[in-house]
Amino acid sequence: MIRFTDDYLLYLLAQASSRASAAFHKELAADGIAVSTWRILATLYPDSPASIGELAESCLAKQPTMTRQIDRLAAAGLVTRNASEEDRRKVEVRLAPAGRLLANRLTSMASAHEAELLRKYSAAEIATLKAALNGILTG
Amino acid sequence: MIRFTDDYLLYLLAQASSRASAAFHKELAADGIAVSTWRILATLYPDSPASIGELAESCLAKQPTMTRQIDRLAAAGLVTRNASEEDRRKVEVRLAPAGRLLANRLTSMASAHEAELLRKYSAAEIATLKAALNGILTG
DNA sequence: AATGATTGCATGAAAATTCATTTGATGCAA
DNA sequence: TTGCATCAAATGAATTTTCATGCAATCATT
Repeated sequence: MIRFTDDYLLYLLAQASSRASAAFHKELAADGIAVSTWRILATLYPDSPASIGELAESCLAKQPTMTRQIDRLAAAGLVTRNASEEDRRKVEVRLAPAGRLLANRLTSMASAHEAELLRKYSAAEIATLKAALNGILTG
Repeated sequence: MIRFTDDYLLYLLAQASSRASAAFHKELAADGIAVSTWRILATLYPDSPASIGELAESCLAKQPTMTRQIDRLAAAGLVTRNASEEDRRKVEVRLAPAGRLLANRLTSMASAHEAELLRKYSAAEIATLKAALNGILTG
């Protein structure tokens, strides 16, 4: 049966992204960690502060969603939130020690999972894929 | 500033997927069409019935979410929902005439958007990208 | 065919996300 | 400076999604 989506690149991209992440997301769930939490920690790790807006874009969420997620992570002691020096409209979010510790563990797991996923491909294939994806991002 | 995500393939994939779709999703929003609605119609178009579970997987949603989305689309007259002949646990969802008409228009828009997006790439590059993504899906 | 396990979908309650709007800080032009 | 537009984040209300669970149909084993 012919489906429109069979040959639609954006569908392919979304499916590939979802399925490639599925196994790791399951590991996170087993650890009681939400995907949104993982994305925030990964964005800030190892020591890159970011504003609410930057985090929202990096984590594929809307700004009000991110405000509330940071509420939760700050309450849990995983991140700190301070007014930016240069522009006091902005909030500077950073990893707190507990957050950095957790992020360190999760990024190790993520790297292991990524290595496993990529084992089937040659370095050249991976480079080609990354270049193409980067082209989409910058193009 | 070094970020973990800078060299993490799954992050790259998720970002590429999101950004590549952003422009088209904006067109949908201007038309008052939810992305979830679009995904369902695209999956069923032109004439491929699917079960609730199949739709959930195809549209990257959980099963209870899909049940409720189909509730809405059926109420809006865009799809029909009937018990499957072969297995009466399953629900067979099909495009209703109004849904097929809408899907026809939206898939045209999607194809135009895709063509625009791919104009910068050679056929060989596109083939390589699709092959890599398909490799992720099947591998 | 009867029993027990599994599968597919529906649903109530809870949680997360988003929209629309507000508040406060900056930048800019007159 | 004053006034006005813009920008970043917060927030109330509404929507959407999800979890946990229930129910009915099917399958597998005997």
